[in-house]
Amino acid sequence: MEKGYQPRPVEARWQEVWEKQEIYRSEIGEHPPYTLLMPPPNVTGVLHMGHVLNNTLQDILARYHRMKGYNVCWVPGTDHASIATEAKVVARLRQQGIDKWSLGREGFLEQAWAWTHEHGGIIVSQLKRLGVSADWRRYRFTLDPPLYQSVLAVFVKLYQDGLIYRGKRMIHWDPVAQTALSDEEVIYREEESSLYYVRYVAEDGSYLVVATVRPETILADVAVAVHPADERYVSWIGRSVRVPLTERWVPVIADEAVDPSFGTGCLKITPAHDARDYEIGQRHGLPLIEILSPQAVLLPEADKYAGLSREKARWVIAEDLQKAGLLEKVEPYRHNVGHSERTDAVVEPRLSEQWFVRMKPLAELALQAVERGEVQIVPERFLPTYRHWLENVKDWCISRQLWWGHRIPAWYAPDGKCFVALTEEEARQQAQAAGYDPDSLKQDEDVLDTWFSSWLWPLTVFDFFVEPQSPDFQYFYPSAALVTAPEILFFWVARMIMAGYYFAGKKPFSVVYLHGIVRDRLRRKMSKSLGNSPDPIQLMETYGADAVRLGIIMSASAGNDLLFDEALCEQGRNFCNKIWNSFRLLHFWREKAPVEEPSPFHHHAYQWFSARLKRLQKEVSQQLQEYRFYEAAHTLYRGIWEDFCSWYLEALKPAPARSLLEKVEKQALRLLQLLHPFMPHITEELWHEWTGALESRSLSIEPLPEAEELTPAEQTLLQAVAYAQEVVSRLRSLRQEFGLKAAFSLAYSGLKPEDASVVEAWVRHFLPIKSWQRVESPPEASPLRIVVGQAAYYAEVEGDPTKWHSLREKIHKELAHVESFLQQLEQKLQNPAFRAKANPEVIAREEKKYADTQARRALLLEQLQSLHAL
RNA sequence: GGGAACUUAGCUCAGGGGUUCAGAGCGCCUGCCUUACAAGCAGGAGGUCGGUGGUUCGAAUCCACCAGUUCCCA
Repeated sequence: MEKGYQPRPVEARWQEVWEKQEIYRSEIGEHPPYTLLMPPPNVTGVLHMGHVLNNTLQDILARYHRMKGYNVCWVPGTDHASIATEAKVVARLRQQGIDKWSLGREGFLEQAWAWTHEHGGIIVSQLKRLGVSADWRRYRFTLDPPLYQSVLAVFVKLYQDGLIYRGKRMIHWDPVAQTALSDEEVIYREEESSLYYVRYVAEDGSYLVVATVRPETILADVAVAVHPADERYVSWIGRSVRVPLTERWVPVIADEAVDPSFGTGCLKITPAHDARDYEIGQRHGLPLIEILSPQAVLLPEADKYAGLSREKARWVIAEDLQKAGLLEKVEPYRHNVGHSERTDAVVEPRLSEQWFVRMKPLAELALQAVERGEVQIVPERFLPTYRHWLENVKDWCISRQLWWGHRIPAWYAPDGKCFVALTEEEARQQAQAAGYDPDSLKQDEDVLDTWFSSWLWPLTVFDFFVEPQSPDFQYFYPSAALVTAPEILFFWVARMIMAGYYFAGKKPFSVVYLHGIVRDRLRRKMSKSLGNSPDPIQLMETYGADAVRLGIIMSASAGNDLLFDEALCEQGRNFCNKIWNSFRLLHFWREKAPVEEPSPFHHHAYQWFSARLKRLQKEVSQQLQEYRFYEAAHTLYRGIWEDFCSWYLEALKPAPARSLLEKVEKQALRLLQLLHPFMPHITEELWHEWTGALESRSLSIEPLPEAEELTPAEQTLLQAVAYAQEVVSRLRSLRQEFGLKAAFSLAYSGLKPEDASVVEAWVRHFLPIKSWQRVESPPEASPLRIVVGQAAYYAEVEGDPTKWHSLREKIHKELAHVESFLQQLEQKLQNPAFRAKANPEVIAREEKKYADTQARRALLLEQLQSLHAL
């Protein structure tokens, strides 16, 4: 074996073997299924740290359950990311001087597919590099024909069920991508802006002052509104004012929606360019004046400002208002501005004809599922947010003015009559039946929101809509857990739950595990522009995939954002090396282990570690069951490093007898197995190295038996050894502090005989001890002693007197602690109320503590006295 | 503006009515190239558990308020 662990060749080899042998293929079988659905990354994307975290967590679940005997099916896939991909393709075409529109829909889609094929394999191969145990034969892409057809079928069904409708509504418009967005795709950010105080003058020269952040929309004003109860303006209601910079006169109206405390309490009403104004306009029967184009450029209706961008128009109009003496003042103003999630463009409220999903009835299903506990959200603290969103849900705008995606299966007659059907043929039949000329039909130009396909993912990966009774669906659905980030709780998770119940009548998954967002050390989100996002592939090349996996898990405590630091990968690499070297030691022993009977101490150590291993396994499985990945990794990390390497292997030095070694190796292999879900490559390598198993076998499908219960004797043993180890540590500390190189004699008092033999064994093994004996009272000769628990240990050596002072200090400190503890206990025990009200068990426990602590204090005092006597 | 979460060692976090629970990892300090590992070994220092008040026999732990941080939604 190499002196240091070399991850790269090992990882490459096993990844190839796993794939070639199809170790992770999943087929219907007798074992209970355990299904996971990979949240599909963007097909043309590349791996980032968020993917690493997300997929490592799923891989841990997959591998753990596979070993526990479940029939694990982890379905991988990618999604078409409509708006993001289209934006990229448009940008690439633009570089070549080609305009999307001149290419036409067909030509553009060809380009988009070319781009997809060019980049589509990258993220898949990167995920494989991470060592994920997905069943790649089940790989799905949201635009593959069966999935495409399913999305259309769902659209038609929901339309027929009255849950999809088309209507002219205020929507969020992305002027860069030139498409509508759903509410969820708008990101609000606080920005510095200005509040303009503008005069709206009446015929008699008196005027109202309106405060607005958008003077560029003044030309679309159709009214000024005040609150009906606002005494300042009651007399104005019903009068007319002139829209600044125009000759138009508009009414002053009263509406409850006006906030009298904002600005001057007067609100200008532009129903075509503001959602709230639109509602007010509807209520008062006001006209609509549209002055912004889809590109957010002012239209001819804006008169001399036509052709200006909305940003430019703001400045120009403000200036003109100033010149006209209509601008009273400008105040700095911070407010939230909506941006497009994908293009970051400032979102424009816009009135347009779009398709919507009626959410209320669906939201009810998703809410009930979680309230009833059928679907469990982990960690629970996300539940209030989930509930709040569903209780206040708005209809979902699903049409996008894009080409890359599922084209809406709706056809229009020349008069606008709409026919929704799965195929054009059906639409033509419908048209004909309704008395229309089938040849006059035109299909809707728009595609559906990407999430409108993603929300069906749990169903479409098993072809539910193609074959609702398919055996795969019956067997593998619902999946066990969905692992994702809280960012897409509404976008995706809630809607999948709706779809599962609505279409299949069953939940899509039992548990939603939400992990944090990967941030950098300074808590900043990872981003390309900041350059603070490490390339996971580079990290894996440097440290190894197992190291990166461990690194990211070790920084991810449940549900919290995680602060990623490359040092964590280094820690992972060091851990790999530690494990590797522990097996090197076993290897070394295998070659030279003596054939004799195991020594009593080795035998005792073996029994101790057997118990320790049982407990370790219990803890890890418990933690995984509760989705406490970080804790599980930590438990293993410490169990292997401290207990196995630092105590156990050291205890077995110089070498265990051959017969014992075989048993020790079995324990080591069990450790590998427990660690395998976290670090699959190194564990697979070492397992094969040790068992000599054929390549076609894999540690990942070795059954992991249930953790055995600890016997009372084992529990006692664990306690006794933990105590002995504490004594060893304390004696080591004493030795180091006083520079004791030579062996010394050790006496002790206050130990029960059965504990004494354990302590003696460990102390003798780990420290150079000349003799070990029990004494009734402290030996006069030596002031060097330690108190551990209720026992004292006396080292018979000549200590350096100059150091005694520090020892004294330490004891004082400890004594102070003990004293205050005692005082509290005393208070408690003397309190009649405590005696009357507290649990008898608690009282007994407190009394035992009191007695123990008193014994301890006596020993410390004694030690102090002997020090002072010197 | 509405909702939620968080605040425990220098950093990141566990713990969640009774001190053998004030803990872990990393970082830091000290001593070691001890025959698996310097990607290592051994040891050590560091916190009155955000503040105030309350409930209780008993509060880091429950409640209220305050302060700070963060996220989600409009």
